[in-house]
Amino acid sequence: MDKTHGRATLHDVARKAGVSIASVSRMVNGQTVRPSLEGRIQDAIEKLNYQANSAGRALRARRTEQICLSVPDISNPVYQSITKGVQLGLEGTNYRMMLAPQVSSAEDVLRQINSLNSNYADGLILLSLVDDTRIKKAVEKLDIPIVTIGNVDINRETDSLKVAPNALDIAVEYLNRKYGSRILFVNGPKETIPGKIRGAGFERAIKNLGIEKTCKSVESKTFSVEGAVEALTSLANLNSYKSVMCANDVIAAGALRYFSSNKIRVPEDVAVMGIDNTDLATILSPSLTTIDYNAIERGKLAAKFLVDRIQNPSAPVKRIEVQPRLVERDSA
Amino acid sequence: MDKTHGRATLHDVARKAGVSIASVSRMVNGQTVRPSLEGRIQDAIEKLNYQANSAGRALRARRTEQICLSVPDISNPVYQSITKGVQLGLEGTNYRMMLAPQVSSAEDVLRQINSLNSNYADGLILLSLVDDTRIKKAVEKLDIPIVTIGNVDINRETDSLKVAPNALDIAVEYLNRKYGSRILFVNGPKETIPGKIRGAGFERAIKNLGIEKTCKSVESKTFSVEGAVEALTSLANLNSYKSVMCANDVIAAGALRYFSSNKIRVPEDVAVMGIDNTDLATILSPSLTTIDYNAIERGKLAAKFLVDRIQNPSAPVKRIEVQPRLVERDSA
DNA sequence: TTGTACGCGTTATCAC
DNA sequence: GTGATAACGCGTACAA
Repeated sequence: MDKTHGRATLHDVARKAGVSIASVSRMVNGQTVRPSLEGRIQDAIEKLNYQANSAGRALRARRTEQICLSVPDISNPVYQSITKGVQLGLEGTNYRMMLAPQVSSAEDVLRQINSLNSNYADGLILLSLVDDTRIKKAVEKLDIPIVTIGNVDINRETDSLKVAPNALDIAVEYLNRKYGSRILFVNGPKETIPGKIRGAGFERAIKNLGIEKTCKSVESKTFSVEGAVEALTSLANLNSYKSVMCANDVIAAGALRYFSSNKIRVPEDVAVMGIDNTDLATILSPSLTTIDYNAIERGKLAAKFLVDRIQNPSAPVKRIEVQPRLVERDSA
Repeated sequence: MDKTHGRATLHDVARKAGVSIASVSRMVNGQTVRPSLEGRIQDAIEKLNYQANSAGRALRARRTEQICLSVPDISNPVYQSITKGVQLGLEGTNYRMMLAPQVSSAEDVLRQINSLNSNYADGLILLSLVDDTRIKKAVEKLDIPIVTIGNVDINRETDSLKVAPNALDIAVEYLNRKYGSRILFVNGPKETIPGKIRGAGFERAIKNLGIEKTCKSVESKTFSVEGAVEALTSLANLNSYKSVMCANDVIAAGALRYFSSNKIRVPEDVAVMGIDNTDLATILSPSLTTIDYNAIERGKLAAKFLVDRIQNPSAPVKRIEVQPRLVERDSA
């Protein structure tokens, strides 16, 4: 390092190599430089251990090479998978990932989105549990590209990865065929987007099969093991159901836990099924029959879509609908 | 917005409020401004929806207000807890969190650390599985503060959160007392730092109790469910052990899965114990007896230490040793 | 207390 | 193809 204060800059490299900063910059950014200079510059860069300062670059180029990922709750394995997918999708690009703080209330999400107006990220991958007009408005005003995952509807031409709505048709058809028409659905909170969508999916599925009368929905207060246990505990005639369909794998884990501690055998006495096919599915005993939405792949795609969009803002909007896939294991 | 291109700047606000940019800047940064100006500036800020551009601020102030968290594998629930803890620790500060890409090889970690030389983060929270001199060298040369979590030893005065080495003493003493001296230890890969430490901890613990002859260690190739299952499968006289001590909860989950699919009852036939007290511990059936190292709290503390260090580089170095705590549940 | 002016490190334009 | 130079948006030293 040349200077006493901090790291080497373009100027330091240029001075050492005896060229102008413009040439060094070009070299660093992969433009053509006369071969005779190339070696000297390369030398200087290595000697000084030069690395472009990201603030300087971001200020000038209006590009931070960062994207922001906002997930509701990193405790839920499906969001871990998506996070991992995003990381994988960013591999080979020079984009870094900011993980937005976990927030629950609409106000927090709002503040988070608005903070992006300070331009610390070039794009946003948004998964929101809450459905709030203020959030939609804020998102629409954001002047960076957005990719939404899940059924987040905003009035803006946005690349999106939705999940096809027929997961519960597949699941209910399977359970009905294998265990009969007494199916209990344990939903998550109905005020969340997945709660709404999956709740409606279940109602539609049992109506299509004409088995509304023998089925029932209960609601877990949260998408958590404890919530599910509580919901099942407070249920009167639980033992009359032959199968329990859960709104996600975490709730299914709660169901398994409840049945295990009440000496009820799965799937002999009651079958249990989840949604998401998270890591939990193979960790639990019995292993979980579930519906796969390929979370890692969705994360990967979201990252790729976002980077593409940043680099080519006028490309046609991509809307992918991910197809659900039944994964049969031991619990149902 | 005043300008056609992008967002409002200090200049726009200053012009609208009829003051100098210096006054606006001071106002934004919480310095005193004449009350008569205050209102006008505040007005202009709101009207233009001004938010300081982070690149400009970072370049000038030599401070990005970002920290970087490097964890080996977000699939492991203990790292999720730490991640969550870091997020919580950052609450109320204005620091954002970068989540470094998941890397396994020493080369990847090295590149990751070196990339911090481009100054996109003000500090680093480092958890590394691998123990490599090049990594240590790179970390030591880094000119931003570092907080290490776990037994990462670097030759640099660094705030650190280690875990006290007596977890395995507690665990082995407990298992020996409750289930006798036939204890099997399922370690993770010995070339990892936790593998080394926990392996040595087990050896020391059984030696202290004088039960080396009746105990045994096996190694899982990875810290994963599958690795543990494989390690147990290839073991000859597994049924002669009365308890299985696992190097972490994920390996314990693998043990439970192995025993469950082989109709071996836990804890009646064999007791199983983990380390970390992750979310898994209460999700699994039977619920997992384990050693708690308070991962969330460690994450929180690491974040706080790092922010403190950034703001006060010359403060005395903090080295915390977290005490293990036995959490008794159903598996042992 | 306020305003002017400089420079943080980079990219990009423009003459050469 | 190269080099001088002008921004990018901000914080702050300095002068008023």
